[in-house]
Amino acid sequence: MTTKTRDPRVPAGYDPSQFPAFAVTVDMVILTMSDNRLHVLLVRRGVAPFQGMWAIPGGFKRPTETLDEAAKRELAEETGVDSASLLTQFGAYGDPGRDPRMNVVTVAYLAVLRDVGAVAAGTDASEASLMPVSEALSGKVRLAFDHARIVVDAIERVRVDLELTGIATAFVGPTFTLAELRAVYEAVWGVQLDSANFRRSVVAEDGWVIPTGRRARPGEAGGKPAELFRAGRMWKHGGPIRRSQSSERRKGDS
Amino acid sequence: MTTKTRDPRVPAGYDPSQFPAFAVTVDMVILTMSDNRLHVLLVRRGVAPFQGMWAIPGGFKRPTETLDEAAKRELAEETGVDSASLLTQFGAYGDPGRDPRMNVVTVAYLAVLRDVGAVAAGTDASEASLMPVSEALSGKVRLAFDHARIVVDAIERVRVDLELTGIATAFVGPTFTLAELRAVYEAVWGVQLDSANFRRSVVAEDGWVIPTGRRARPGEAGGKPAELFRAGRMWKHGGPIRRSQSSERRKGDS
DNA sequence: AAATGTTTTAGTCATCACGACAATAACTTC
DNA sequence: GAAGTTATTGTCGTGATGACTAAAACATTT
Repeated sequence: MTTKTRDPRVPAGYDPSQFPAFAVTVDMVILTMSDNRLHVLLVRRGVAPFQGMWAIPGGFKRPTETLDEAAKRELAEETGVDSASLLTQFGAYGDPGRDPRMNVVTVAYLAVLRDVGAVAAGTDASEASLMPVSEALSGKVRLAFDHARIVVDAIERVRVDLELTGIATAFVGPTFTLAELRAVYEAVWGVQLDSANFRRSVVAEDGWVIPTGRRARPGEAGGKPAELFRAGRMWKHGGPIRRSQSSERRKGDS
Repeated sequence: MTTKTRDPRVPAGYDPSQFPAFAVTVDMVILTMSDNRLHVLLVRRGVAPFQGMWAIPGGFKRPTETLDEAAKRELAEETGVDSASLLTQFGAYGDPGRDPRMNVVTVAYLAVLRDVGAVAAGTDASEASLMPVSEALSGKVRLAFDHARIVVDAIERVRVDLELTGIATAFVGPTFTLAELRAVYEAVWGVQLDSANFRRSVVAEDGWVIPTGRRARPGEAGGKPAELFRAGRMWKHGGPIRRSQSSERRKGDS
């Protein structure tokens, strides 16, 4: 912070109107896995500006709460989710024209969810929907405000966090197979990983995943039933899976 | 952003006074290497609150500029440095009590400098000084506002960026020896790296450092004159040096 | 000039992480 | 029971990396 050290204005009681006033909001990029693809939660705006366009959920920060608390409160209000730890602040946006009505600075948060069902019905939003990020960013739909840029930054952030933290297990349920966990990496990074090597790396890291005795039901096409794991205590520094730019062919190559 | 979709208030022209007003500032954590140790630039506050305490430089955002522009402007005003690319936003802070006068949300930036001389004299600050981060954070000095927390977060950020980006060369001059570059890693990570292995890794990565033909003068204690390099085009994804938590003994061990 | 010390630079070696791939196990459906 | 599909185990070769040794190129001292 904050006030320039030179400025010998009113020493004790400032007049806040002397400084440019901003509205401060928190916006959340809520990511989840659905149909083995990365989805983002969007709401349709019911009022001007950008009426009828898709936007990411958010709301105003209150003076009595911290930014993290505001994000947590808004997340609970709009999606009914009460998860504390998976909220990550990743950027602030304050371009002059980003809100045509007034000066607004928004602080953007990234949330990773697993339960898709609980998301659909928000308390406010006139319409809420999960949209694949590839579709949300491919120019076909235009997001309100600068939300397209915010979503892009969130994707980049989750890509890095996937390598550095234990955020991967937040995408899947409390119990999961390694194929489900691998699908998270593949979808977020857009690569294809060898299932055998993936298992080796994940299991080798001590305390990452803990095997429960049970096995999952095979999928549509049959196959050997997969072992069920639950998330262990998270990482120390760097998760078990590293992004490799050279080999390990890109998803889509044949 | 931003306004809740439910709220059918004034559709076209809002009344900004309906929403809590905040002051928005940008604060900069300016890091540099001096005497082979990581230093942070601090200014002494001349006015209340926290009068006489050390703080990181910063200032108010103007409604007509972006956050990045505000940071760049403040950096130029307070230090005379006009470097564009090395400014990284790393966090926003808006705890209710962080400024006793009013509601202030600050956006924190990280700047890495090499030229120590140009920093010392700011245009405003009554007193500016470089302080080792170990000293600034070890409880001996108390920083104003929540600046201690901000500096801690900045250090953590630069630790990660050192592994993921080409920020290392920003600490050293336009031409440098590998020992100087290695000192950056050692100071920021608090480790000790083998000079031979360091050279091998850095040189192996193509385009990272470019050898100029010249050699540096040996230091105080003599020794073989080191080769002078200049920074190449930066990374693709991930720099040449990786942080290892296990081996490669910690600095200070013997 | 020779000896000693210091730092840089080159080279060797062993270990380990990891990608590629083969083979087996355990289910499904037909 | 046969065929298909997925999970899981195992092997192999390569490349990255830490530890270490040695030579090269300077300064200072004797």
